[in-house]
Amino acid sequence: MSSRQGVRPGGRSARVQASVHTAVRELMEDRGREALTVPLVAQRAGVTPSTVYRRWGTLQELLSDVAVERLRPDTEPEDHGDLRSDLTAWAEQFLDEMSSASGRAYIRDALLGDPDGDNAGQCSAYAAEQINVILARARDRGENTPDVETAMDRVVAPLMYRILFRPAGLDAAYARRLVAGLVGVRGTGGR
Amino acid sequence: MSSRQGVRPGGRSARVQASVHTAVRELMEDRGREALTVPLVAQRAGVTPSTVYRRWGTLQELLSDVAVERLRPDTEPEDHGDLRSDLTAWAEQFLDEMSSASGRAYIRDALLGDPDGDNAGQCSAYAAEQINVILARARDRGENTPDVETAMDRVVAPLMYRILFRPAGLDAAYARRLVAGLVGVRGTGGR
DNA sequence: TCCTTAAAGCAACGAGTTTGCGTTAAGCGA
DNA sequence: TCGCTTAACGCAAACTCGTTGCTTTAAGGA
Repeated sequence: MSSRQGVRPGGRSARVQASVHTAVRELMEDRGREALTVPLVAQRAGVTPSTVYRRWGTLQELLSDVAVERLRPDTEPEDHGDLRSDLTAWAEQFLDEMSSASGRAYIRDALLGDPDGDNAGQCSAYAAEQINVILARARDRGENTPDVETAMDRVVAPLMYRILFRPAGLDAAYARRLVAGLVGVRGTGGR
Repeated sequence: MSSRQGVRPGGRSARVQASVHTAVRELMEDRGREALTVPLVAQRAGVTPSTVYRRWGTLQELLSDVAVERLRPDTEPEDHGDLRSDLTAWAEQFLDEMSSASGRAYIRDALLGDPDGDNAGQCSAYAAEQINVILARARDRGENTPDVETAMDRVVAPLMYRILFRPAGLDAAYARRLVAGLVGVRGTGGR
C-alpha cells in the first residue's frame, strides 16, 4: 500500500499526517524540491524523523503521497455545451497544469516512490474520471462519443508522454489538435 | 548535461566510466535494483565513492545514465515487407521489452535522475528514430505513410503511458490495435 | 474508568554523503 | 620526446541521513 489512508482517522495520527504533508508543501516552496530531507521535514512538522520513516518508509514514498494528493482534480470539468469544447478546455487546462515545472515534478514524484504502481494508477484514474464525466455529459446530450479508453489513448497519453519525454514545444494548439483528431472519429475499441 | 559523454574520451576517465557502468549492470542482476548504493557500485568498479559522487552527483543520475544506455535499440527494425507488419512487429517488441519489470525500472530510472530532461528526451528520440526508419522504408515502397509525430502520438505514447501508469492488462493485441488504428489513416499533422 | 495496543518519541548505532587536499595521468605545445 | 598544465582520481575525516530497540503516550473499546 502506498497511499497512507486509514491510520486511525481522528486524533494524533491524523494530526501528524497533516502536519507532515503541509511541512512538505511549505518546504518545497521555501527551499525547493532538492533540499528536502526527512529530518528537515520532520523538524518543520514538529515530529521526530523516525516517525516519518516508520509511516512512509522513505522520502520518496512520502513525496509520492503528497504528489498524488496534489494531482487530484478539485473540480468537475466545466460544461461548454458540446463534447469538443469540453474536451478541448479540459485538455488545455490539463496540459497547462501538468507541464509546469511543479506539475512535472509532482508527476515524477508520484511515479517514483511507488514500487507497486498504485499511486501512478491513481493519477491515471483521476484523468479517466474527468474524461468520463465529459463523455457521459455528451452522451446525455445525444452526441456520438468515443469510449474512455480511446480518449485516454488519443488525448491523455500523447499529452503525458510529451510532458515527460519531450517537454519542449508543447502548447495549447497541440492539445486542441489531439482533441480534434479524436472527436468525429468513432471509438476504435480502446483495448 | 546529464549524459556523461565527453569527459576525456580515452584513458583513465573512460575506463572508470566503463567499469562503473558495468558494475551497475552486474549488481542490478546480482542483488537487485533496491540494494544498489554508491559505495557498493564503487567497490565493485574498483573506484572510490568520491569519484562516483563527483562525476554523477547522485546514485539516481548514475542509474539514469545507465538506463539510457540500455534503452538504446541495438538493431534496426526488422523488414516484414509492408508498413503495417513492420510497425506491428516493432510495437509488439517495444511493448514486450518496456513493460517487463526491468524495462519499467529502466524507464523510471531514465526519467528520474534527470533534472533537465535530457535523458528522457534521448529515450524518446530512440523510438522516433526507429519509427522513422520504418516509415522511410514504407515511403520507398510507395506506401502512403503517416508522419513520425502522428505515429508517436498514436502508438508510442499510448504504449508508454499505459506502461508507466496502468501496467495491468497490457498485451500484444493492444499494440496491434494501436497500429491498426494508425495505418490507413492519413497523418493529421502531428503537432 | 481501566485496559489494550497502535503510534510517537528518544537515543545510539551504522551507512551514506560531502569536502579538502594530495596525487595521478591525459592532453598539448615546445 | 619531454615537460607543463589541469582535469580527474584517491584518501580520509567530518557530517548528515537512515535504521532500530526500547520507552512513553494516547486512541479506541470494554
